[in-house]
Amino acid sequence: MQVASVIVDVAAMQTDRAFDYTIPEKWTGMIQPGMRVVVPFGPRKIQGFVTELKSGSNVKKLKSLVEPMDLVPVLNSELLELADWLTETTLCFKISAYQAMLPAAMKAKYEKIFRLRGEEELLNEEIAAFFNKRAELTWDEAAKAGVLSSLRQEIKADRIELIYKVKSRGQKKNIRMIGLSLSPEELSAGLDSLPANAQKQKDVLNYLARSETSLLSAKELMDRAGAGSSTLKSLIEKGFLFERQQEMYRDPYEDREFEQTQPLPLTDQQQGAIAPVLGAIEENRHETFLLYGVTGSGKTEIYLQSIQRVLEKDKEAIVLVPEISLTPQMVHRFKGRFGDDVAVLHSGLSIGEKYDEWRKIQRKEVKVVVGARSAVFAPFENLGIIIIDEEHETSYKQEENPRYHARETAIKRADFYHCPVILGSATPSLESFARAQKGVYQLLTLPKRMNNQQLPDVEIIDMREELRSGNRSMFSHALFDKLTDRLEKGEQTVLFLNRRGHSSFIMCRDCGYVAGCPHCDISLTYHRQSHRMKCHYCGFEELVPSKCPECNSEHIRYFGTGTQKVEDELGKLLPHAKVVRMDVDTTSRKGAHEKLLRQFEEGKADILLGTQMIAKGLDFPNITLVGVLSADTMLHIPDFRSSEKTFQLLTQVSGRAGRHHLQGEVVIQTYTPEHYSIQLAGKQDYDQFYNQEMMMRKLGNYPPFYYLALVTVSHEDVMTASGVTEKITQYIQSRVSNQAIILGPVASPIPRINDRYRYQCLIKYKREPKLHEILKTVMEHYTKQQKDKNLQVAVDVNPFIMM
DNA sequence: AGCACGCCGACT
DNA sequence: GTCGGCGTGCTC
Repeated sequence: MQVASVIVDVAAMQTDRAFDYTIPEKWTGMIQPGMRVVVPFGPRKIQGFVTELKSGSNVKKLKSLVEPMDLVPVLNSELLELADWLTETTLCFKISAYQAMLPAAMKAKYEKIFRLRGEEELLNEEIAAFFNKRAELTWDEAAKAGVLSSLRQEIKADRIELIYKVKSRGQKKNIRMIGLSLSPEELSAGLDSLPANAQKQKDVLNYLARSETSLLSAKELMDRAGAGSSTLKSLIEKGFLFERQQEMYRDPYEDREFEQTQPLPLTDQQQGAIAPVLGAIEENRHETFLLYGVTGSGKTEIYLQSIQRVLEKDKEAIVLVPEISLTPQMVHRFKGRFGDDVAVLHSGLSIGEKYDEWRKIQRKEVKVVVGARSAVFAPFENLGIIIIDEEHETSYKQEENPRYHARETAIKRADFYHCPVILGSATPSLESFARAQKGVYQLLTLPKRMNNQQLPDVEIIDMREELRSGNRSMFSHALFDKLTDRLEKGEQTVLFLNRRGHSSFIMCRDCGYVAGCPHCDISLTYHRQSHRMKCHYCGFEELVPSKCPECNSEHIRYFGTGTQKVEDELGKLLPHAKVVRMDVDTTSRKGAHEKLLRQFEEGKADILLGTQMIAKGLDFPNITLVGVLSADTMLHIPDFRSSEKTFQLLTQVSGRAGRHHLQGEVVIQTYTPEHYSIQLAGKQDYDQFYNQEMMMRKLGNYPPFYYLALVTVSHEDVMTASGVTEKITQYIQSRVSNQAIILGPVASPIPRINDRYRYQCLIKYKREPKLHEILKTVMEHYTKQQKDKNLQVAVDVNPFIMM
């Protein structure tokens, strides 16, 4: 008797283990590890993943699995193993790991249906009327009508049964194909048999007779032969044509042409950098390279040519980019070089589109994947290289379970396939650079820009001085002068501001009252479109008060500046300048991002104003000025990485200027010009910044000198939250070595979200082999004896967001 | 997680 | 006496 071990689709501590099922005879040999199956679980039916086949089980009474959901495994043995590793390192449930590795379309949907068993005359009248001659009724319908309890009785009396259905979320898309079912000889007879007035039908037959393809889509046929669907229908009824459903891919780049590009000759410095990578590819050797190249130094060409070599060896490549919809230029470069061999996976695609791209990978119809974080799980089986562009980006860390980091995951996979990883950045994360210094990664450097173009001149403006000299606007004199100068010359400017919306918060000028969220300890954000105050954490919103709720004063002031406000201001100051604004609000619609960029590229705008998303990948020759309106916004968030983030962002943004023939200039406005991350970003001196920041990290016992683990406890009651955190802290304290540093219990940086109080405990450690086990025990303890359902305990190993 | 089972208070 | 509230414990 064959038995399948199954991980069921229930994300809970108690069900986070394999359950055994017998395999019905008709499925033996067909069911394999890595397949999704439908299994009975308690009274219901749910989805599960087969992890192992066995010849028996320790469990006495086994149920048998219902049916497979796949013809071939969706997870191969490597990915199953990777899931084990993810589970261990991030302390997540196995099912969460599996789900993270697959497109959302494969997540199960459940449906409950009441079905009549026999004759409905036996039912009570109310129910009979409700079924109204139908044999089935959904649970939701019944719940809405409030007949659940009567239905329960009918179930007890065996007159109705409750059926649990498991469905996949995404569907394959089918297309209707039409073909000619007549041979050439039969055709003329067929044409003659048609009535004289059936001209359209004749047109269709004639078109198909002349056409070279024997099968084409109904839509295309109708277009080309100028016929309607009724024409086709009658021809099919007459047996002249046949129709067939054919599976098709939704192609998000369908109507886009990609110009074929050829490898560019490499400069000496590129040559030097790529050689070790090619060596590793040649020798099938796993090695991690940190490609540290200043902005505009030609990293992408190195990626492209490394991939080229990998493809020549008939292997596959994964390219991770921070968020691809944000860099359409990147997609262009890969599709341009590798054409149809490229699949693209990013958050802008629909569930169905992602599913289709995933299937192309699984069926080996593509060899290169370009995508955001989750593309690291692309189901290739012969990987030749993994490339992570902008490796310092924090979006590579997933902030929900499984809390994995794409960089570590990539290295793990590459190790399995004995292939290299390239981490590319102009401003490497301290962790990576430190590893390169230690020789864990091999450092490759591109210190010069292509064509030896100078890095832009950077001017740092002290906005306190501006204020003192009476300039209360958001533009310093220097920036404004340069801006008008570029407008006159017809050159383009990029203005960067790290905050969307209008103003960040409102304050009463008389009493200092700041509008805060009643459910969270955070100030509300003003949104001009709706003229409302919104909480970005719990969704609370209210109208902007006209009077101060505390002191009744009418002197309400809007503080902070968002992109919207800057746009308004530009309209007033430079009414002739054409401005393109790019932030989450203007790019949420599909394709909007590309459209705005194209406008700017084609010179239809003078100024590109935007948030973070314009910091990366923009490469337009006519940009000669970059203005950073407020460099400090990131600096003051309570996070040990705030200096690093500030430095990286400023350097990236500055890199947008003067990438081609025109020399670029950068103006950075700040209230803290003396801060080293701003000073050194101004000088574009990464090495100096690295040294300085490493010193700070060493002093603060932060990464890369220490690893971190963060335990966050939340509860409606402050005392419970702090009390539990206290206990957890003590427990951990007593079990780790005295090398570990434990901070806590303390209130989280945001002490309350959604009426729940939040406390945390931060563990800094160098080597604690038992720590994962300890943390697991903590989680188990507080989820099992869940007397208090409201208590939440979350663990983040290597946290990036400390809130 | 969901669902059943089981034990207590408020109704036809 | 029954309906339904939610505390408890299990799911191969």
